[in-house]
Amino acid sequence: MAEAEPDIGPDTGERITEAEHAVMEVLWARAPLSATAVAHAVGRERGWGLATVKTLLSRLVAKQAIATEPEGRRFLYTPLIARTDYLGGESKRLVDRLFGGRAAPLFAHLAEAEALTSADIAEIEALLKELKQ
Amino acid sequence: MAEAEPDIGPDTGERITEAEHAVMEVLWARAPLSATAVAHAVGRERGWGLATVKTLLSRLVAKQAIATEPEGRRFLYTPLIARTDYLGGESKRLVDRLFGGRAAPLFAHLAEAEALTSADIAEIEALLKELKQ
DNA sequence: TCCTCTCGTTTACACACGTAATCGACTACG
DNA sequence: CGTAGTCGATTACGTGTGTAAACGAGAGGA
Repeated sequence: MAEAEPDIGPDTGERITEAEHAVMEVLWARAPLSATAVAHAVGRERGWGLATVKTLLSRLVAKQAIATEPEGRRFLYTPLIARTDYLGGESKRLVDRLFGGRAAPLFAHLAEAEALTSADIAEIEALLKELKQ
Repeated sequence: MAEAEPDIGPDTGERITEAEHAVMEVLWARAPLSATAVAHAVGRERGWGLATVKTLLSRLVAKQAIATEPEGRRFLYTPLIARTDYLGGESKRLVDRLFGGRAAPLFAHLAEAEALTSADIAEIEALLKELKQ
């Protein structure tokens, strides 16, 4: 296990699941939204009902991943955690779990799985150049 | 939902969970092993009892991730899926799910999360050079 | 004012997962 | 030959997750 903070941790809350992540993406894309608006957006992609999306929103609120702000009679939902932080965290988790924290093997496996486009390669080259400075 | 192959797929079976992955790692490292042997190895790292490891082995057999071969009175377990395939698949899943299939953003986030050592960078550079040929 | 619609909250439920005890068959020592 | 140990299989159980219905309070039209 080794889940970093076992006790008090007022900051991040718990991990975001895959279904919750779909909701987060909508919120990251179009800032504060009502539950219905989120449901429309996510429901279209994933085929979820309004009730399902509401549940996911509640769970995200409980996990302190999003905040509610009253707007008239209903609430608007806004992300509390940055997309960058989430993506970086998840990426690091994968690298730690599967590759012992080393990014190079990950990269090698992506290459082997043909998950690298030439555009990717060019971009990564550019990033490397920056990192080396 | 959206599990790549909805119909026939005699090959891979279902997804391997995190706990099961720990068992797989032991099997990948030291080819055919008895349940007890696996339990010793994994139990040491994760603090699991013999019963727990046996359950995981059974589930892996059900998922056709490992095969059993009778050795005298007990069974020896051997991986059916290659470590490379698993790692590549999981990596691709993450890239698809979080980065729309593009590896470059993943790389950028790893860099930002300071998950890249200079050794990683050097290795990746070497890989890039190979890929470009 | 009353009914209906709409929100957010509460409760539900099946299945996956982590973790494990129990069971039935078989072996091997005494 | 019986009894204890070992092995794989079966069953168990709490929690997380995906998916959703039911409920209760407030808003707005009739």
